[in-house]
Amino acid sequence: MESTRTIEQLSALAHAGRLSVFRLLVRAAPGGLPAGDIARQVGIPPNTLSAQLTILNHAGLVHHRREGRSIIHSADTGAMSALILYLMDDCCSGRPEICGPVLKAAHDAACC
Amino acid sequence: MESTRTIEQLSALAHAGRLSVFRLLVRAAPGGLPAGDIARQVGIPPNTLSAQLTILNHAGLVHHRREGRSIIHSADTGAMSALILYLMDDCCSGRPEICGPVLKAAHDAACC
DNA sequence: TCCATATTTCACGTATAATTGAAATATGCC
DNA sequence: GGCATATTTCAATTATACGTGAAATATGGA
Repeated sequence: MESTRTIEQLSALAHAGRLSVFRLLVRAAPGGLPAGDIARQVGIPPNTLSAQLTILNHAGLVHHRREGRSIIHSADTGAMSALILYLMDDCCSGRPEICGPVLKAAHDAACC
Repeated sequence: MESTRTIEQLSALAHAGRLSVFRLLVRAAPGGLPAGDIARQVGIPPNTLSAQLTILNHAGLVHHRREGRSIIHSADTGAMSALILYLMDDCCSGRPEICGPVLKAAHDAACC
């Protein structure tokens, strides 16, 4: 049970700016976006954004690669699945009243 | 999209002590546990625990009621479902590669 | 009423996180 | 090489979170 990583990920997402950035990157998955575009779309100064991306990256939720002059940041969708699954497993251990409604709602939604 | 509450909840869970407390209370749901028992089981001093329970309570993840001399704290399983569902909905919008694996793993597990 | 138990609240010190101007680094193009 | 663009790193400040001793509150029982 590596809860350190989980806490790091929850903590990374528990910030209005970073959650916006992450949501944007999920929508842009799997390609990702250059830092400048993210900064412009979310409305954060470049150096502030850089610090926030470092935190998301260190938590394993975002990766980056250089492409020409830009650095492209992209969401790690697998890490996000794993985080959600950890929360569900954690909560489901003997407690189906939590994950039951989640599965039901997910089925009703068109997403899967 | 009430992201303030979501951030508050993620933030409340993004702390080793509080996550332990919450997990304990989920296992003890729906009855809950008196503060003293929680403090003993998690190994936190009573006043520190009280502060952490206040944070979980303010985030809507834990409720409490008085019962005799004790105050019984209990996890709000519905709030936890809603949080997980928000994360999935948020991520699933156009991105089934996140919620797909979650649903699959949840089905394979015995929990639901 | 007085006391013991259960828990919280307060006040304060310390630690960690967030933000940002300025400087540094990396790349591509001329 | 020299310059513009894209982004990060550094250094310093400010804000927020954390933990805890001591005091306060609430309850039940003698």
